Amino acid sequence: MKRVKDELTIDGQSPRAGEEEVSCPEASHKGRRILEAAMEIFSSRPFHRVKVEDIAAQAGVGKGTVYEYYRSKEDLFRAVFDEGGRLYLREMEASLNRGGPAVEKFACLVSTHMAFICQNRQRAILMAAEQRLLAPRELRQAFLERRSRLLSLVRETLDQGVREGSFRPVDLDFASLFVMGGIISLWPLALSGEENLLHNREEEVVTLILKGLGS
Amino acid sequence: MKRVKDELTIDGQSPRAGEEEVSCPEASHKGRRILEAAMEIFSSRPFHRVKVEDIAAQAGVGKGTVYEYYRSKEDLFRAVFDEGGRLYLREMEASLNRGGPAVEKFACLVSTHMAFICQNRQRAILMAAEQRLLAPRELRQAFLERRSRLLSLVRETLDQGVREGSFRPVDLDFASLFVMGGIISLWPLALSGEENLLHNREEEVVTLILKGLGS
Amino acid sequence: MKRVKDELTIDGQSPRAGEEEVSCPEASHKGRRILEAAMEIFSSRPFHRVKVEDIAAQAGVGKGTVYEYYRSKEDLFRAVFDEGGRLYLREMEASLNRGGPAVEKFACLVSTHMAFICQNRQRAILMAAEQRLLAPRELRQAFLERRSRLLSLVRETLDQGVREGSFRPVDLDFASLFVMGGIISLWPLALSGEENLLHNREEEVVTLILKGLGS
Amino acid sequence: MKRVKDELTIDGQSPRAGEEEVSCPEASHKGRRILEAAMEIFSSRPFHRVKVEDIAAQAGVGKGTVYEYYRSKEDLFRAVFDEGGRLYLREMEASLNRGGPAVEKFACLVSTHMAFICQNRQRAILMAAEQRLLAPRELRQAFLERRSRLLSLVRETLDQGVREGSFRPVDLDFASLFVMGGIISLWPLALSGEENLLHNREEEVVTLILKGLGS
DNA sequence: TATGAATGAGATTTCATTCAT
DNA sequence: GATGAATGAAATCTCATTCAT
Repeated sequence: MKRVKDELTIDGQSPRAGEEEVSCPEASHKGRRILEAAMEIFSSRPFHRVKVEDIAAQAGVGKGTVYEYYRSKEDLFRAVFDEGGRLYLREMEASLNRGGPAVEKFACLVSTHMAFICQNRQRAILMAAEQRLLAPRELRQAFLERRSRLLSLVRETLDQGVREGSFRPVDLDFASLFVMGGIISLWPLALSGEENLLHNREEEVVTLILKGLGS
Repeated sequence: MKRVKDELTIDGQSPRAGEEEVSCPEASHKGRRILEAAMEIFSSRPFHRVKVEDIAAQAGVGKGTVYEYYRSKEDLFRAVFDEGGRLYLREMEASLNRGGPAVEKFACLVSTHMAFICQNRQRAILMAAEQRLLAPRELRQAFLERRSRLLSLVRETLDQGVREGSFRPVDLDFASLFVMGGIISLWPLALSGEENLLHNREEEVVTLILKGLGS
Repeated sequence: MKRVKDELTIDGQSPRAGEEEVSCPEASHKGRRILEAAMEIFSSRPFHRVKVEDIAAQAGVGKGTVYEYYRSKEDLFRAVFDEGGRLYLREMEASLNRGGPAVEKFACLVSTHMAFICQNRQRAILMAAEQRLLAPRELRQAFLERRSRLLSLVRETLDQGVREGSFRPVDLDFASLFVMGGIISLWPLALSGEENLLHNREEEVVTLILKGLGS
Repeated sequence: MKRVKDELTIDGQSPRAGEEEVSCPEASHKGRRILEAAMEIFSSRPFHRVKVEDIAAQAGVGKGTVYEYYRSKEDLFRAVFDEGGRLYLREMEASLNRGGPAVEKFACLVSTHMAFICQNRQRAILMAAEQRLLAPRELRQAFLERRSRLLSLVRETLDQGVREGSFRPVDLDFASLFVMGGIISLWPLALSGEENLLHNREEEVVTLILKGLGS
């Protein structure tokens, strides 16, 4: 059995780090190649039109090899989704954990979000469109946990902004939800081919968030 | 057989009688029952885990009957999706087409959106999660057309607001996109079980949209 | 769903008896046809060399149809095996349940056994060779129950014979086991192509059982 | 790796040292270990549920190693079966080839048979249940040859007994078949968990064979 | 028109076998 | 020789769709 551990090693930060990365850049690991192929294929058409065979072909491996690394087609899908979630959360957390005033943090958050969408277009499409498959308990769980971690970071930053006097004293729970939603809402733009509208618009987004539409 | 399931009213949605009967002459007939059953089933699990048989059973008809009304499973799915889109657009348009100042229109838009999400929870879940299946040309087309119709309504209202002096002079293309995105962003809340947060919060949303977070 | 009830109706004695048998001799029922095809195919080669497709072809139905009637390939196998067991037990019980002295009963038992083997050659081959597949609880259970029912019938008959004075006072438990074993031992003859040796030898078998080899 | 499993002695069978080493020079080597592992695994579940990997694991060798010693899975199965047959025949022949009166020989034959069943329980189960796989020409041939060698030994002993006046003048062909069958019939007892009934019952079996049931 | 038994293409998955190391 | 990752042919099984009733 060479199936990867059930909780996919937090990509890149492998246990005995370095070692493997050195001699084999991640692309040469079969499991990695399969994961990447899966991301491409799954983002190109809906789940039920994807054949495991397609993924295997894209990864340049045999059909059976996919099953050496992932228990099932759904399993593989979840691994792709899950990795995307982890990547996204990692970057978003980093942009809020830096010091500085809340306003700057938010600007950074928006930039990070937009950069992620633009640089991981396929992943973004995939994640937006197929959340449904996550039903099975643990992974759905992982998804919700990530979501709530992000949410509380936003909440804390809002709180900080209020204390700093740069934000109005709003209902923290609701506003953090709304802001996060507002930011995430840019996500579907990536789907509809209008992502070019996002380039260099971070400032405008921040302004809209801070000042609103009103004159 | 033909055991007519009378208690089929869907997702708590109060009948708001009349209205629907107009656009759907076959209401309470087989085709309608199938459509409604499809909506329930499709919103309960991902496309590939739904069997046509399940929908037929839920509708209380034979499997073959489904094919009397819809060419294929995907066809049926698109019909559900499409109907949702039409309903949504109709209500959103109505809320903007009423006269009055832009600010009021927006407040109304937000209310309408929230009401739709709350009253058509299953439909909302479905529409948010499974846009991918719309690929086939004409219906994807219909979807994009509806989207762009809505977008230009928002744009016009923004323009009106700027002319009325109640909105800052923003980039209309971008701001309309952002506002629509912001509103639509409340959609996923319905998915994650936090829709209770939406009740009676329209005003807050409008304030956030108009004034932003800044103090 | 048209899958036959889990506990196969004790073949022939169907609930609303007669009715179906009249208009459709059992061979015209799909489920029946599949069962018979399965018997032929399973008796021709070992389980793992049988394709469900072969059985479907032999039955003149589509591959999917087999699965309409039987949950799996193993399930189908068990149904065949089980039916054989029931048929065999029914005939053996009948031959012992008739009245008369024990000696005659035994003669009849041997005849019945031999006739069954000769007339159900394929079934006999099948049942002798593939008992292993019965592992799953309930059916293994059914098998053991049938076996023990037969065993106690034999035991009773032995007891009767001892009481009638025609048998030596033997250890009933052991002797019944041995006699049943001795009779069943003729079974493998059907496998090795020597079943012709069985014709018209009932008397000799009975003599050997009663008198043994000794002079 | 190559973790040598020392406690591999099979099914309670006391080593009876030396003897086996003679005919199996590779004893305690890879080939031998694989053969023994195969016997254990094959006797635990039907052929089609056994994976070559399972056998390799049980033998403590790699999957590929199995193919260094045996051409295929079926080949390995046949080797197990064949070895069982050879062992059995060797012991049965030995018990008849000793001198002495026919009656004694028979007593010995029964004892030997019972001992074999009890001491090689797994092998016995295997051999009884899976004869079907022997189809391929040569080994089926080997099986039939062994069977017929045993049969003629029995036949000769019967003949001897008749000549010595201790047996009735029976049809030698049929009676030898029946007796051999009778003896072999005790085999299935090992399968059904009633093998404890066999302990110390050789004499009773011989009596039943010689005197029959009759008073 | 309505049905659901029947179908078989095609999906997922398994596993005997190979072969580079 | 020994290994086990990789393979893909072939198996089981599913289910959208058809069509005779």
